[in-house]
Amino acid sequence: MVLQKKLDYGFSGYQVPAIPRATRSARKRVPFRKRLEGNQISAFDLLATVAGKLLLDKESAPATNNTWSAEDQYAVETNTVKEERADVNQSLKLETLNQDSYNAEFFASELVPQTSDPNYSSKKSPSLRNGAPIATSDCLERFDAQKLMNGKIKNEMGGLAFNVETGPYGYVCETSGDCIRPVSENEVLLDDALVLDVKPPALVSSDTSINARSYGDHNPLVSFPAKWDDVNVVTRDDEEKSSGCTHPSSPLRNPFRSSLHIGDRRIRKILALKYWKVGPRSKNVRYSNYDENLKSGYLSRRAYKRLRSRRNYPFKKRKLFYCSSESNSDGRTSSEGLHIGDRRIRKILALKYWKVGPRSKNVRYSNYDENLKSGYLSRRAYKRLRSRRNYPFKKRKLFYCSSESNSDGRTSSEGISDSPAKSNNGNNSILYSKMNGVTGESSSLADQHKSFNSRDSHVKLRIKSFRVPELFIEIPESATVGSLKRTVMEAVTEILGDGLCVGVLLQGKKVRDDNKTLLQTGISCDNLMDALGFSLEPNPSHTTPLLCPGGSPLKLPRGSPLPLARYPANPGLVNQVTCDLSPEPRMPNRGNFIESNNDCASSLIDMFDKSSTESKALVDVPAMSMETLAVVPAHKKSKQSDVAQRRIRRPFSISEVEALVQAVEKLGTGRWRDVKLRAFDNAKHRTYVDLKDKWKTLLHTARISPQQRRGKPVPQELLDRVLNAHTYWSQQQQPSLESCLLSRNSTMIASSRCDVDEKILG
DNA sequence: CTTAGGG
DNA sequence: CCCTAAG
Repeated sequence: MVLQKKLDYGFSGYQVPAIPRATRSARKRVPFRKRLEGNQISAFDLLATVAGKLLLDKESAPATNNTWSAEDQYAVETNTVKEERADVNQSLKLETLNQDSYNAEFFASELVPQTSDPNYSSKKSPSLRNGAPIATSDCLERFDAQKLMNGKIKNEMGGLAFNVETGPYGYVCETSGDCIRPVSENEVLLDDALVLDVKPPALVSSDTSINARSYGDHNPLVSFPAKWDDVNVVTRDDEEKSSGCTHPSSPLRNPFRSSLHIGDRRIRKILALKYWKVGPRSKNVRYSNYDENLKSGYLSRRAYKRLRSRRNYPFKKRKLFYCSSESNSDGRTSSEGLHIGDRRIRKILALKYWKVGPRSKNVRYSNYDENLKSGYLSRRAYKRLRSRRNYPFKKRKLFYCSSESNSDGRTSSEGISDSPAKSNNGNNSILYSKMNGVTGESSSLADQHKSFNSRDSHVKLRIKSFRVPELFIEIPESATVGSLKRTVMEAVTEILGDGLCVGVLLQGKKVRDDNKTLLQTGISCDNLMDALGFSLEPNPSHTTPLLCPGGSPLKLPRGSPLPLARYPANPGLVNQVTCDLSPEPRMPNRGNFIESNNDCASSLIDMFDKSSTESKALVDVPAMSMETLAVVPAHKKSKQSDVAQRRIRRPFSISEVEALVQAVEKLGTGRWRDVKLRAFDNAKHRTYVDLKDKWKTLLHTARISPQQRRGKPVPQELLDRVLNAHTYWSQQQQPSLESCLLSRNSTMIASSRCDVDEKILG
């Protein structure tokens, strides 16, 4: 209840890799839906608005009890945990499809694909009746539970994976086949691209009271007039054809319902049509991805190899950050009165921005290690698998990397939904007002471009899902799966709340002037080749300090946004996404991808350097540091051309340099793995290749004149040591080999090395 | 996987 | 920092 009242968000799912479910990365793309109470809208809603996605929660407002019963416990212990027990989901309510008329109605309405025939779903989808899909979901869930139990819930993100269940999205109507089938969230998410049609400002100016100022101020409590028309969710032609779907916006003008039933057939139909469009290929996408990617040119073999070669980059390993030591283990046993707000206090949560590349490098990286960690794949097994060309694991990896390629126009699952059970508080009229976020912003621009022909100058944006910054969660091992889910839910909810605002980037440059028109900014139909980017940034106006253990519980006014941003709001650090700027979504778009903002990077670096204390060079990831998130290119057909995103540049700090120098002095050049292990074992973002490269640059720096040096000056003393060590080891190596060969006396070398060590270390 | 080296 | 050849 509390969750529902206070948070009131719905998430359709995380994007997660398809391999071992329980190892899915916590980094995810979240096509999110959200509904609000009251006539309040957060900056995040603007985000959603910009995305053009009216993300209405169509869930049936599950009774989210925050208590943990013995029954729950038993369910978990026996691995029979059911989704309906958790707060986070309603997906397995399908289980009651046959018995529970409400749910049956609900889901049936979602699933009716192209006909209003009430029996349609049962006719077309006997599986829904016989419970086969249910079993599927259930099995999956059990699998998760099993893994969680087996994995013993370590304090390592890598060993755990979270997923927000897809809820009613668990089924998909294939527009082509007219059949209903269960679908994994992967499929759904792969296909969640949005196609937006943003009308020019002039058209909407008269109808909105929102202006860019509100938006620019990141005011989370902006009220928007509801005007659905301003932003239309559009479908592509092919989809429209296949589905026979008319413009979806009109039937949805009044989605609020006080009844638990979604009675309106039109709405049902639309929901079904809009939600469950899945391309013909998505059914098999899991298995055929590699081949298809190759075939379709999304991923060349070379690119694939390149991806593979990155496994060794360790920055995927994330250090858990504990911002509180208080356990919430008691949360599961406490009885009814436990509020989310209370748990939030106890919740240990750090939010950290994750660098997410266009090809989801992190996911790519993490598969291997996470599999290892969680015991799904031994190193040896992995090697064995890798050696096989056709092993699906590779495909899967590819699959993740190129997930966008699968959304090349076949599907578009908009999150339009009803929120029947929530309408009792009567504030749901806000739902549509989200749409005005965009129009509101544009409205202020309208004055400047009244001459716009609204019809023809629409800019159609297609935004793949936004990525959600990485979350860090600490939870005691004794916590239950259910509480874990809730914790994750809260974390996600937090970060998706008004702790974020939206930034717009064009060709890599932040568009700061909110008053410019799209045309002035360069976002126009004539400028289709340019990549437009959206970014999620911490909302500066919502910088709330970290909750400390023992801190006073937060009391939230009912209906008000949650206090968010448990992370330091660093305006420069953004979570970026790009979207197509193209009237034809299929149009190849090789626009420039937005590099990570330099200012963002530098601020991160500053933070980083400050936090790396001492000369130990064991630079842990700063607890609260955030990383720039990468741009997600939405250019569907240029996948093969754009490579994985570059890692963020992280200049070596002096202490790191010193540690490096010291280690090289000790170990010599050419033993970078040892150097890494010795001095940078805890610096996950420093690979031995990085160290080698740094040594290279250090050497170069030492050789050039101080005037030519750039960047943060390295102490001359260190540079001297670099030179000395280098000259020594370069002399040492060849003569050593020679002497080895000549004298056949390896002990001599060893002793000489010892001498060297002593000499160098002084 | 590591190392070395070019980019 | 990326990429790749080579071992």
